[in-house]
Amino acid sequence: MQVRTRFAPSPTGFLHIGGARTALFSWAYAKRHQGQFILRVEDTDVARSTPEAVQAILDGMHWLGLSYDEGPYYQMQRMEHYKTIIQKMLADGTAYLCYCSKEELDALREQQMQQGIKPRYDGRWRPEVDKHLPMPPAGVPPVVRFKNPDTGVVAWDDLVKGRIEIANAELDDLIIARADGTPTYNFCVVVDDWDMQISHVIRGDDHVNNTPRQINMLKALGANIPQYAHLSMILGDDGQKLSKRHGAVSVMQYDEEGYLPEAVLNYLARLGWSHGDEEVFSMQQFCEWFDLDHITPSAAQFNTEKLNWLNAHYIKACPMDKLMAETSKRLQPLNIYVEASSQLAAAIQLYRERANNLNQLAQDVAFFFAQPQPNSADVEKHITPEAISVMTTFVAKLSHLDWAVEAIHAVMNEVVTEQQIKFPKLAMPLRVMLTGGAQSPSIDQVMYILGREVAIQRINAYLS
RNA sequence: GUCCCCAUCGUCUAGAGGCCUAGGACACCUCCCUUUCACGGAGGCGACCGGGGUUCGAAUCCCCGUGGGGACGCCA
Repeated sequence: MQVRTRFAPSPTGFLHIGGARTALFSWAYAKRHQGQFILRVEDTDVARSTPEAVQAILDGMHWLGLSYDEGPYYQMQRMEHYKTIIQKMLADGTAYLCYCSKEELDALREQQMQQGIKPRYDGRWRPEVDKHLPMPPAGVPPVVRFKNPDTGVVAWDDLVKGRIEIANAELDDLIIARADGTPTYNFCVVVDDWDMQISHVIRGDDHVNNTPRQINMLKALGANIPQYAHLSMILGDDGQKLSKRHGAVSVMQYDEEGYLPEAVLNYLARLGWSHGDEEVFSMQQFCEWFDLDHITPSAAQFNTEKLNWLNAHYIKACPMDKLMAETSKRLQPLNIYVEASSQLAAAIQLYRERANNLNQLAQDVAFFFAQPQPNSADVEKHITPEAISVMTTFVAKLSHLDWAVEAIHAVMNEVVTEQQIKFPKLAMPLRVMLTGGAQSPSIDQVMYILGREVAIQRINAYLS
């Protein structure tokens, strides 16, 4: 059987981390089985869908590298097709017109809630044999409802959660077309999954409750029933549900915040899915391993610390060209404009080991290209009168030095021996003068990359 | 309220009845390395929600609690 999966976001906001994982899993499942991955934009909510959101989703997918084999399809462009099918259902009796007003329905819901029963449409316009229907009120445009079976159960074997059974008595006759004639979500999904021959529906588990209705409609249409896999939700770092108001951010924000897409992808892959003890793996490896059997049915809490760790790993592994481009881009907000160069490469090489974030990496190497703002506490602690004296001796030896790391290191040792001091007594003030702070990689290497002119100049600034 | 789902270290997870004295990873702690900060290396702390069954044997199967979550729209 041909595997065809789809990612079907509604363009009412950016692509967030939960959607990204759903997309990733759907994508990987298709890849794993040499199938097709389809992107479908569910934009039937005209009031809330925006072109900006469509673009944001496309951008997010692109940044993550989740390419699709078909699409993007837009449901709004398929209107006529939906309407045709609704007419057909009206004709064959699997759907009917309902003239209830919103007010009527609200009242019904409220009454049912008070009685402690599940709020649902009571079927007052549902045609039955020997049932006398009220006269359609004049001037009220009807909605179309699906005539859901009222007995028996709907069941499916969820590929993540196992068998789920729902009594049809729990379901009501959902609206498939609004009073203005536009079809609604549950209906469009069914038609599209059918038309697009989706074999596996992988989606968030907030759709579990829609599944029985969709299966019933699929059956009414004589369509094949796809397999379903419902992914549990991702909670925020604080264990709270992610929402627009709380914690949910665009995947693009991870770019802005200095994360490599490889890290985000790898992190997401391990959030709710596992392959034994494997933690770090490429997307190619992921696509070979990915299966639905090893998806956790319970909700997962997002952990930024672990993402940071993965990001550090991918920064270490990142090709220098890309790292230079990323760093130089992230240096610009600091008003530092540098092209790719051997100096930039050397600086990055020194700092990439200790960075877990691209923005941090840029900040770390910034002092190579612009005068650093000295940390006053470090200055006070390390730039002592004794240190000034040591540095005066040291800087004098720099002008004629063969400018190489080994030579610099040798001259440092020389000064340390002559002055009968411990190495840090030289290294620390030097570090502060050169970098502005007390933390850096080996200061001989830093000084080498900084260059003789700049090094001498920065030291002298403290000696005058 | 009704229906549905979920439950292993702080977090992500391994675990398909004996391989479990419950494994790995992040974080945390200690030590080593050391020129400061990191990287790295070696250790350590740390969990099967509770109660009943089933079984020779349960983290694993069943039931009941408890706790969490989701859904109940002319939203998707």
